[in-house]
Amino acid sequence: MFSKTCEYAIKASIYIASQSLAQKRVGIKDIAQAIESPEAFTGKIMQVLSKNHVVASVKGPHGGFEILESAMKEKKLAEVVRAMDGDDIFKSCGLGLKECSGANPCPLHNQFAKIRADITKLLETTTLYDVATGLADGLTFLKR
Amino acid sequence: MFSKTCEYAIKASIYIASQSLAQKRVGIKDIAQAIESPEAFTGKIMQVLSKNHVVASVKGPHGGFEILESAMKEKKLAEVVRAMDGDDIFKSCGLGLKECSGANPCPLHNQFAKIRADITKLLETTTLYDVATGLADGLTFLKR
DNA sequence: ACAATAAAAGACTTTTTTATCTTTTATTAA
DNA sequence: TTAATAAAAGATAAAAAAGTCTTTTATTGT
Repeated sequence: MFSKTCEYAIKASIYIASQSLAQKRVGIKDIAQAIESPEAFTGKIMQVLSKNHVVASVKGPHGGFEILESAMKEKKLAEVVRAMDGDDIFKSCGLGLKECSGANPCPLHNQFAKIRADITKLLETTTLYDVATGLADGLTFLKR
Repeated sequence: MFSKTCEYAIKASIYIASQSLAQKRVGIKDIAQAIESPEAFTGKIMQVLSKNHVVASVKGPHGGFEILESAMKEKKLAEVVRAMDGDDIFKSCGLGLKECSGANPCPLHNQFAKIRADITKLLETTTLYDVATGLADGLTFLKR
C-alpha cells in the first residue's frame, strides 16, 4: 500500500503532532523510539517532511520538530503520502497499466476505481489533528 | 498495492484464461507480448503460478500454459495474489504495525479495515473466468 | 532413436529501496 | 566567542525486488 518510508513518515507526523498538542518539540531520537524506526533513516525522512512543510524544524539546543495546532488541523494525510510516495496511490492502475482509463480499461478498472476513491477520500479528508488526538489520548498506537 | 511481479502474474493469468476460452494454449513469448512484460522474468513468474496450480503447464512442442474453463471458474484472483505476494494485502496493517488489532490499533486501524475488507472481497469473489471474458470480448485490455 | 520445441531450474546481474555513517550548518546558552 | 546541541546534507552500504542468461528436463513428431 505505502512504501516503508511513507509508513514511517505518517507515523512520525502523527507522533510529532500529538506531542505538539502537549507543547512538546521532539527530536529524531525521540521520534525513532516512538515509531520504532532506524534513527538515521528517520532523519532522512524528516528532511523530506520538513522541506514539504509537513512539519517545522528547529536546529540547535532544544530544537527538534513540531507542528502548530493550527497547521495540523489543515494538513491532510494525503499531503504526507504525496511528499513521500508521490500520487501513485491516488492515480495509478492496480495492474500497472500506464494509460488505464474508461477508454482503455484494465480488467479491474471499475472495481479498483471504487477502492482508490475510498483511499483517496480517507487520506484527503483526515487531518493530522484528527489522528493525533487519538494517539495523545492513548486510544491508538504507533508500535508493535 | 501489488508488487510488479504480482501485477504481471495477474495479467498473465487473465490472458491465459482468455486464450484458453478459445482453446488456445499460449507460450511465454506470447504471454510476455500480450502483457508487455520481460520474457525471462515472465518465465520465472509462470513457474510460480504453475507450482501453485493457478495455471497448467505443458512442456515440449505445442506446449505452453492453459487453464481449463472449469478451473478458471473456481480460481479467485486472491489465489493468484497469494501465490505471488502472500497475504500481506489481506492482513497487514496500513502503517506496518506487526500487531495492529482492535486491542492495539494504529491510528488508521478502523479506516483501513474497511478498505482492506473491500479489497479482500473483490479478490476473493472475482474469478479468472469473470475477468477473462471481458478481455476475450475486447472490452478490457492488458496493455498501455 | 533423434532433432526440435518449450518449460523448469539454477546462477547471476541490475535497479530500487532501505538504511548507515560522516561532515556541515544553524542555534542556544554560558 | 565558544562549547554543546540538533538538524541538514552528502556519500556510502546493505537488502530486497526486478530482471537476465545458461543449462537441464520433458514432450513431440519424424
